[in-house]
This record gives sequence, structure tokens and C-alpha cells, in this order.
Amino acid sequence: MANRFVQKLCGLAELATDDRSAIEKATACPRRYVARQDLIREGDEPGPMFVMLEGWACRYKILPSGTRQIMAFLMPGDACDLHIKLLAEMDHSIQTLTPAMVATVSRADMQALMSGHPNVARAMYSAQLVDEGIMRAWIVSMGRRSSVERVAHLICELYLRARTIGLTGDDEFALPLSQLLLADALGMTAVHINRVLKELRLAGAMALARGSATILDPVKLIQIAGFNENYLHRRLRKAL
Amino acid sequence: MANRFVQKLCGLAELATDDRSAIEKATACPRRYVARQDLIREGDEPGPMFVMLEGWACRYKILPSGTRQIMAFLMPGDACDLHIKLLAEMDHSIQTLTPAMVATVSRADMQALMSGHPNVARAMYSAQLVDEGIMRAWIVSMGRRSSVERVAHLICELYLRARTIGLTGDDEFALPLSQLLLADALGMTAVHINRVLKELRLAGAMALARGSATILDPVKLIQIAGFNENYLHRRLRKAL
DNA sequence: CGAGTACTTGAAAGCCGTCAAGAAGGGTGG
DNA sequence: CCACCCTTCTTGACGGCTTTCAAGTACTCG
Repeated sequence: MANRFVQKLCGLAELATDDRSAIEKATACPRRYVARQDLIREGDEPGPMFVMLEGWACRYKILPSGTRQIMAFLMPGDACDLHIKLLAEMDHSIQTLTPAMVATVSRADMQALMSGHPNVARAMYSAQLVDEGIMRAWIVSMGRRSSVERVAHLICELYLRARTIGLTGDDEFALPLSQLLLADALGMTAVHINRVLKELRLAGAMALARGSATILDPVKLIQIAGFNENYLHRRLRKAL
Repeated sequence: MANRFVQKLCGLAELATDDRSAIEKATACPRRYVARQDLIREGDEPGPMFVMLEGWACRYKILPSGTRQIMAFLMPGDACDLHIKLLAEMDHSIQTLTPAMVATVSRADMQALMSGHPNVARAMYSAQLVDEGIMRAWIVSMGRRSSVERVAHLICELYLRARTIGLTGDDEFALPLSQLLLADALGMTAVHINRVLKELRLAGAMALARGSATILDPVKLIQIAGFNENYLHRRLRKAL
């Protein structure tokens, strides 16, 4: 069974065998979570870093009005903030969306891993830069894209992210997100998401079934989304 | 003349005199820019890290439709991405908004500075965590806040950020942003920003003049915005 | 098999964008 | 110093996208 964290980091730097085994060792004792379980809540004191090995999670915030905004999806291979221990309290919560296996790595262990394995450090920093790029892309989507474009763009992003960790079929991939979750991530209502999905399905671009998404026409979907994958930085700098 | 970068980092970690002088040395040779000048463009190969010493800048992206989305405002003391050199190309552009003094620090110099001064490293990492918190807050604003709330929230944020680097008066602070810039940052049109500002002015919450903002009623503004300053992490962890 | 959640669809209201036109302010050149 | 121009700001009218409200259907889990 592949360690998705190792797999993801391998795409971000040249990792030797002992780099990989050191990463695996640091994440060797994951804990099992059920769906809809908070890993940490807004206001909590940050603890060790979380690493998603299986299953999905999200960063979210509940507003005074009771509405929720999801700020990021975490899929297998994704790690939470590197130096989070420096902060006094969390400014958002993190919750599993599916049953999940989550490893925790203390800041000391991560420091040791990174100082002993420079290429692991490079991969971790690159992963953080990609995460920041994704946040900026979300800001762009929310600010300047229509709801149809927004949905299409998110699906393109999630498909590519899933593909880099080997979780996609040919034109289909597992997407354990309800329409309500998509709505909370895209700043829309569940009702409107439903209408947009219907429109995308009738256009022959994509279809969303319970638990999986199907890309019916990649070119059309990319065109609708105005998708440019550069912010995912799949092509990294070869040499420093 | 205060070095705003030093001033900002001092708020993020305990810095000794030699820590501060090392930072000042690394940013000793800033370059002058005029307003509306790109520091770096989407697609460019990342170079040294930028540090704003005077003046404002923004991160932005132009969409195929020609519209612009601003993803972050950079004010004096703010630094751009730490490890950006790891990426092959920029996924967005950075442009000055006012005449500015900008220092550049090579990745090697920054590495040396941080490894020789652990508390500077802590401050830099904390600054990055705050920047990420700000991005998430923008996502929340764009997704779940009305236009009035959004404008109020941004003003609250910018006021607090300006205050930590000593750039605020009692109830007023320099805000060199046109209504068009605010619109591009908040995902609205300049026309609607204008109406919202009028509403906030008539409500007695705040007023925006050319180049400066006045907080007429802090309590009311915070209440309208639903503002919680926790994401700016002004209260950091005392000890590790 | 029952209950709750998720999905679907329609109708109406409202927020915000678009279009248009004019006023105000700042900078430049004569 | 003034005239001119351009950017920015301001306001009104209209239209459209999205939300809200409501009701009904399908699906899943206990």
C-alpha cells in the first residue's frame, strides 16, 4: 500500500531511498478517524503537524451567522502547516470529510527530518508554496469567476491533484464531496451548485455522481473553467 | 528612519540587537520603484525575495477576460514568499501601488541569516503563517460575506496591520488605494464599492478620503465586519 | 422499514453588475 | 499660472445572476 505522502513529495524533489524511508518512518503510526471528526478546532493550541495518509479533510470556519466557509480541501498526501506550533492558537478548524488515516509529526521530528534530509525539506517547502498557490487561485475564483466557471475550475484542480497521487482513473476520479460541501467551498448555495452541475452535465463537460466525478470532455471543461495549471507547479525548478 | 521589516519581525519573535542588525544588513540596499511598476510577472522565473521597506504593492493576476483580481496587499515590512526560488515560474504578478523602496534578499543570504539567527527564522516563519491566515480570511470574505461586510472587514485588517508597523494615527491611517483597487481586491465592481463606501460613511462607521481612511466608529465597523482579529496572530506563543 | 440526509426543481425577491453620463480632482505642458 | 486632459469618483436606471423559500423525490444508514 503506497504512502501517498511519500508519493506526493517525490513529485516535488528528487528523493533518495533513505529520504523516502525517513519520511515513512516519521508517519509510521497514523491514527484512524471517522468522517466529520475535527482534527483541531479554531481557538485550540496548535499541536503536531497533521499528514493525511488516507481519506479527505477540509479547513473551514464557521461565521457568526452560522454559515460555513471551506478554505481548503486536504486529500491523501497533503500535510498541514509546517511551523504551526509557532502560533498561540488556530484561526480555523480542520475536519475529516471521510474516514481517514492521519499521521501526526511533532515539530521537533519534522525539523530533524528536514535538517537531516535537505531534499525532503525542499519538497516540504515546495508543497507549502503549492498550497499557497491554491489559496490564491481560490481567491481568484471567488472574486472573478462565475459560478459555472468556479465549479469547473475546482474540478480541474482536484482532478490534477488526485492524479499526482495516483488516485484517478482515465476520465473519472473519487470525489467524496456532497453538493453542500462544494457549496461551502465555493461560496455558493447548495441549490445553485445543483443547477450549475446540471448545466455542466447537459453541456457534456462533466458529471458528478455520488462519490465520484467524471470528466466527460476535458477540453471543454478546461475551457469553461479558464483553467491554467501553472499554480499547481507540477513542473519544478530542476537545479538551484 | 525605522526599518519597518525589523519592526514587524520584532512583533513576531524576541529579537536581540544583533538579530536586528543582521536583518538591517540583509536589507541595506533597497531599490526605488515608481508606482504601478511590476516587481515580477506571472511566468517569470523567481529571483530573490522582495522585502517592502516603504510603500505598498499587491499580488495580482489578470484573467483571460481582462479582469484583474488582487490576492494580497503588501505594506511596509511585508516580505514575499520565502522559498519562492524552488518554483520554476511565478503563478502571479507583483506590482507597486505607490512609489516604493524594495530590498531584495537572495535565498542564500536569507538561509544564512535564518540559520545564524534562529529567532529571525521563527519570526519569518510566523510572518508566513500570518500571511496564510490572511489569505484564508480573504477566502472567507469573498465566499460568505456581503459586500458591506467585506469592505468593512478589509479596512479592519489593513488598519491593524498598519498599526503593528506604526503607520496609524488615532482613528486614521494612510490607505493609498483607489476604489478601483479595492474593487479588484474584493471581487466587486468599482461602482458598487462606491455605493458601499457611501453606506458605511452614512452609517457613521468609516470614511475613505483620497489616500487615507478614517475609522469613525471602531465598534460599529468591527460589528459590521464581523471582525475577529485572531487570524492576524498578534498574540504569539511565548515559549516553545 | 423508517428517518434523516442529500438531491432536485420551481417561483419570487434581492444583491450586484452593467451601461451611461456627469462631476471632481490631480498632473502636465504651454 | 492657467488650460487641458485623464483618471477617479459619483449617481441613476436596468438587467441578470444568485439566493431564498418551499416542496417533493431519491438515497443511505441504522
